[in-house]
Amino acid sequence: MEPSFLSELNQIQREAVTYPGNNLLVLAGAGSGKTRVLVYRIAWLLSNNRVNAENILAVTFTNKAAHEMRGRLETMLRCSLGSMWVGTFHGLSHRLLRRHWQEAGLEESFQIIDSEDQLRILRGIHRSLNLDLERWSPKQSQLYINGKKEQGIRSHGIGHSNFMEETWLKIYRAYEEICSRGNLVDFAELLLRSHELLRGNAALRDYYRGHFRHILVDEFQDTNTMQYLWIRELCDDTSNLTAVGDDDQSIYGWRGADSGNMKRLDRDYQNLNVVRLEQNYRSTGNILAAANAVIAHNGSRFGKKLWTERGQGDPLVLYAAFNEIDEAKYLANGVATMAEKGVALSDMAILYRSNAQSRIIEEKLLEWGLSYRIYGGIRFFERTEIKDVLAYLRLAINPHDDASFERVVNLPTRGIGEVALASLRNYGKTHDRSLWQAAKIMVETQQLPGRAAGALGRFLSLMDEIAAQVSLLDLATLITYVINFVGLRDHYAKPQYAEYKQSRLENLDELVTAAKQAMGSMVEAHGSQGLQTFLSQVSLESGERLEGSGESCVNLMTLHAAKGLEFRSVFLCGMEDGLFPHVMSMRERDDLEEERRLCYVGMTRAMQWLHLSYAESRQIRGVSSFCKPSRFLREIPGELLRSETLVSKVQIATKFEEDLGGNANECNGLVLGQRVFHGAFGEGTIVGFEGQGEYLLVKIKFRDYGNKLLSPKYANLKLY
DNA sequence: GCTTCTGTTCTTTTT
DNA sequence: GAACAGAAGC
Repeated sequence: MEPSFLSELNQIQREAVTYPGNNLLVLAGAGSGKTRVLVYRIAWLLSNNRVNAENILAVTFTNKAAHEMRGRLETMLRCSLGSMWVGTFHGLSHRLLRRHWQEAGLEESFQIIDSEDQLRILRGIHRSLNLDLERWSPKQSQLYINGKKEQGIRSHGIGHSNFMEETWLKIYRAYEEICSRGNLVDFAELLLRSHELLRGNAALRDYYRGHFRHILVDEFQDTNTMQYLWIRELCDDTSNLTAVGDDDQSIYGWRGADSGNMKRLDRDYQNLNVVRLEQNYRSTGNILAAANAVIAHNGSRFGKKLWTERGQGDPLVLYAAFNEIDEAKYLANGVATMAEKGVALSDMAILYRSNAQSRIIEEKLLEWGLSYRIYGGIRFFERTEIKDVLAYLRLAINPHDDASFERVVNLPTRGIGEVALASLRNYGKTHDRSLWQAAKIMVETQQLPGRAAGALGRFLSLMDEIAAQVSLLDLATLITYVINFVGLRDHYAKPQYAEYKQSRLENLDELVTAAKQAMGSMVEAHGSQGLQTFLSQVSLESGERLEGSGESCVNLMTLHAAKGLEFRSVFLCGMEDGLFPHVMSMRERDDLEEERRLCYVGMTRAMQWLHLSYAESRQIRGVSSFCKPSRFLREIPGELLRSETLVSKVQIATKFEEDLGGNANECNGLVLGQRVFHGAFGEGTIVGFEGQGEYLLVKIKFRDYGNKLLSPKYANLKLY
């Protein structure tokens, strides 16, 4: 008997969901029900006992996607799927390594470090190798090391090639050493190490291959080389692989993702069946036609054309703003107009290429009294004060963690300065010891000046005391204890941190709350086991990006952050060559194509209305410059676009001035809407003002020369 | 050890 | 324009 939920799918979706063969690639266009197919396929596999939940492995890229998938399945099937492996590549790798730490050559208490910790370690290495900061940046080394790891290459696997590489290799080796001594595992290492574990251990590999009968991967176009190999290790020709992805939405090439992995599947897996989902359920015909037209300019695509049964809908709206301020006003006006039409704020999104664009938009939304929320920014567990506490905890269960040692040894200040630290580092380096060991030895053998030795000694016994408490207290109590015992609360309450005091102290309390919550799902909340679990969880999921405000808000985010989301109304702004496509990506064809895919992603977020805008001049990094409309705009067929006209610009300007109290549409005797004559540009109309006082600029729409921003001091305008 | 000055850089970001 | 890092100054 067929499960009833199959009737909710279209013919092709159903074909993908019930495909009986063993290797399947679903090429799913934007809005074609990609996640739905994945979830339904798992549900189908589980129904009629085709497969047991524990024999399924489902891989996603973000924790959010993993949670959503599990949640949707549990709702659909009305049962708990605790035994099913659903998670991110990193989360699943971590699970494997915790289970098989010994075989993987790790210690049981290994810790996960995030990119910031990694960078700190690298900064230390650069310092100790006396590298010229101008030439060698720790950031670069980080890219190098992670790049190598993502290709599965260890330092000993690299032959000496050139001078540059020679130095990087030295850094890579030093880094590996610090990580292995400190028992630290970075994000790339999680994947690499678990891959090596499986590859080097046939018994283990065969066990997992036999265990995971079905492997399903979401967003396959975002996999990098290591992730591909990781899957390949778990999934040979006798397993069943389902990969879902869209090569047109591959926008993470710059961090190693290779949509070529989709083509590689075709070579590596026999009888790969390719199913294309092209019916779009999200957008109107006009929006799809425009998006299709843009993406058609890319070469080397799998090829896919979205269609819809929905009507054409409204045309796309294009607004040529005078500058970024005018654009922001247009956006605020557009949002307000939509809201008057009855569209909820939360159904609208303003998308931009880079975060720097958001500031001016926020400003105008604020002026117009429109509430908004921004996706992105620092997450809870990435905050300084939180990471400080976590470093104490990490050091308590893993004293050889040099990164954490350096972070907290003098925080709050306890008289352990740069000089004392340098001798510790030096001792550690020459005797191959961790900073903790170096400190112990140097204090005992009195190799340090008295004051420093005393301070260090006190720090060491402080840490010993914390370590002793770990087994006595439960997680939340332990954290409270640490915060107070080491003096972090007093530290952040100091007058020099007055600016952050409130939020920092609140965050410390919030950390305790988070610990209490985590304890709810723990078998044992006391001791190092519970702490271990908490620390790993925190590194792998660094917490919510935004507060769940109950109020309806406009969504502001970068194009990258918008992937996977949809909104009734989308404003895609900053459509200028140099900004989007970004200058950095305009040279290479591959980079430009990725930008175009980003444009495609942005456009296909819109369900009903899509507004595009660009500014004729824009301040970037403090300097104003003229801009050309984005080449992507030219790739949209003209008949799909409607240009917003000057009339509305005046209205916008007027509305804005009215909001300020009505007196701002007159400046220095110049009035909004007034006709003027300029010696060079001829006749024009005043459409707005920027700045004030001696910096006042008048925005004039000239009959023959378009928009100009002029200073009335120098422009010598004649009124008439 | 802490504050202030100066110079430098500047897409996109998850784990 | 602003955020951050390192150097200089107190």
